[in-house]
Amino acid sequence: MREEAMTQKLEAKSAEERLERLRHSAAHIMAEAVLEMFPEAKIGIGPPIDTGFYYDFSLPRALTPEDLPVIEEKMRQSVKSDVPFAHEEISKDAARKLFAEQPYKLELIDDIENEAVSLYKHGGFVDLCQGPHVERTGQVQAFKLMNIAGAYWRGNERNPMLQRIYGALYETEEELQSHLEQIEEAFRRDHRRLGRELDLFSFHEEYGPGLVYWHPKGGRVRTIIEDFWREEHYKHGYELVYSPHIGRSSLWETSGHLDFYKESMYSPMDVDGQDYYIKPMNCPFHIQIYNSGLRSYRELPIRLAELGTVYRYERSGVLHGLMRVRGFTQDDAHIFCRPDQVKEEIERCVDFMQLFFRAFGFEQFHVFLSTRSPEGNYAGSVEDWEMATSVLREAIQDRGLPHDVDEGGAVFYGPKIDAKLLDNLGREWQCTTIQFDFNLPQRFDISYIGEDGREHRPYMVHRALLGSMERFFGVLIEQYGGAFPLWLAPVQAVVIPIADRHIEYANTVADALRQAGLRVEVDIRAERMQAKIRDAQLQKVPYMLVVGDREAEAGAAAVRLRSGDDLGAMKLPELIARMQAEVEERG
RNA sequence: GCCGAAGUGGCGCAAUGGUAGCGCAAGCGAUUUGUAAUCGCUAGGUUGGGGGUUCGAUUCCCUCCUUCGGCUCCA
Repeated sequence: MREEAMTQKLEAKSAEERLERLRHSAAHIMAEAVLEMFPEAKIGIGPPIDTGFYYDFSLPRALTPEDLPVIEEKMRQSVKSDVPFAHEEISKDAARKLFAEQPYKLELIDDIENEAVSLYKHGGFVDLCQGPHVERTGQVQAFKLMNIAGAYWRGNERNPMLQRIYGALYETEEELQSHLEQIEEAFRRDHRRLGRELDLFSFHEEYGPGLVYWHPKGGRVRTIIEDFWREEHYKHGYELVYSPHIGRSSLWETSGHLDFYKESMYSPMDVDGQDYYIKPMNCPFHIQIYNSGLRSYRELPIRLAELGTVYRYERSGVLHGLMRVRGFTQDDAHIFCRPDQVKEEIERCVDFMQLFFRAFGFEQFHVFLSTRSPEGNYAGSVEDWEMATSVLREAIQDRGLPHDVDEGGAVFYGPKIDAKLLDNLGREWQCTTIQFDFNLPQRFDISYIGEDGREHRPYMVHRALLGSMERFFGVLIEQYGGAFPLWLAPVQAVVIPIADRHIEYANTVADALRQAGLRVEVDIRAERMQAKIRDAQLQKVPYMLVVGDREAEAGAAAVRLRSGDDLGAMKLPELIARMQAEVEERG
């Protein structure tokens, strides 16, 4: 059994590796094709990625979508010629001569530490490349060029921008097709589309891009999420607070935001000749609440939580539906605690995060531990950082959460754990963040009186678990494809009277359900039952309750589920009990 | 912010220099129906904003705004 699992693992690994080779090889074949079209092209890099490959080029003109089929056709010819990939090692000097016309390659050569550099050659194309590749171009079969995009050389915005061509590649044509279908499906499940179709939210770009308008149905879902959130926070020892939306410039000077965060803050407004700023973060306010009285070590930990709405300037090109907006509500909290409490507090945060993810049906999330880099300017002592980093690491390791370490990814004021959720195109969106703050306690000089009667500096942990209501809702919509589970569904049931004479009974059914705390609508339009069912299906309403003569007679409703299942006629008490149980278990 | 593409009734689309159309949705009327679209009629657009070329611009040019796909940056 063990051995079998082992073999399977090895096979899986080698399949993955083979796919990587194929993708990487396709990138070379694409570069060959592009060079054929533009002999003067300067080539960047072309790695495999998790759905295919890309290659970056500097070209004499902008590519258009019409170029892609042409390039793809040239690639197919190269595939057809089925030439071998040959590996070679040459000296750096020889490589510099070989790539004399390729400035980006020269730059890469300069960064290689070895004396010898590795080349891969196929047909007339040679690339500076570690490999590995497949044996022959003919092995590259199931691919498709997808889109053109701009990308800075080496990902640095001070560098020139190159043109990137993305391609999809899979082992087989079937897998490629299923990937393409998946993209289609993702389009159907896009939260921006569903937001409109299900009447959840809107944007009004002419009155401000990146600003969300929550409609009644989106508002319903948000309220349910928030109510659950508040209830759980009280259960978990948090106190809920409310803080102002604006604060005088002196606050942001003390906090350091005007030094370090100004480019994300909106211009100040004048209030009685003083500059006030709209808040990009809640922390300085929570610190004031902490600081409003003398704190004893006995009071700690103090956990202040707030659904705090913040506004941040985001560069115009980065806005994206609900996922990236300019005004959003964080499920923020700041924990002030003693050194001996730090470990437990962090563990509680990680557990709490998992409680929420489970409640909302997220199985998949990607955890990162962000640490300091050896050099760089950081607030707090090295000892504090070491302690904090190991506490964070242990908390996720103890819970068996696989994670990646982002070395140097920490903000200047402390190390952190982040968790990202995936949208349905596999793009990751950071939601949870649990971070130490060694900066603000010092800047605001906060303290508590210890057992020894002296002042001590508390540790401060900043955390948002869902991240922001907007982003979390966006991911949630995609996660469920708009078909929210019963406890979250804005409309849980639609009562469908078959003919007008059934409207009265339909209303009594709806009232009975409403009395039981369920969210119900009655479809009284002069439409046929079939049309009403169809519309309820499209609105992804979990329960459709058809009522006609038979049901009115029996005090029942014919229950159809969103899945298409027909449960037949159910007596109202039975139906209500069923639905309540489903809500209760958050199904 | 950068590279590229796009913007036409609420939504999805058509029209290539010569009178802006279609489907869905909406409103009205008829129909009263048993598990995914009943029929008919009506209304709705200074074609994202501004400027230019032209006798004439949805169409060509410039500019700004916004969106989309990336890059960079972030909850």
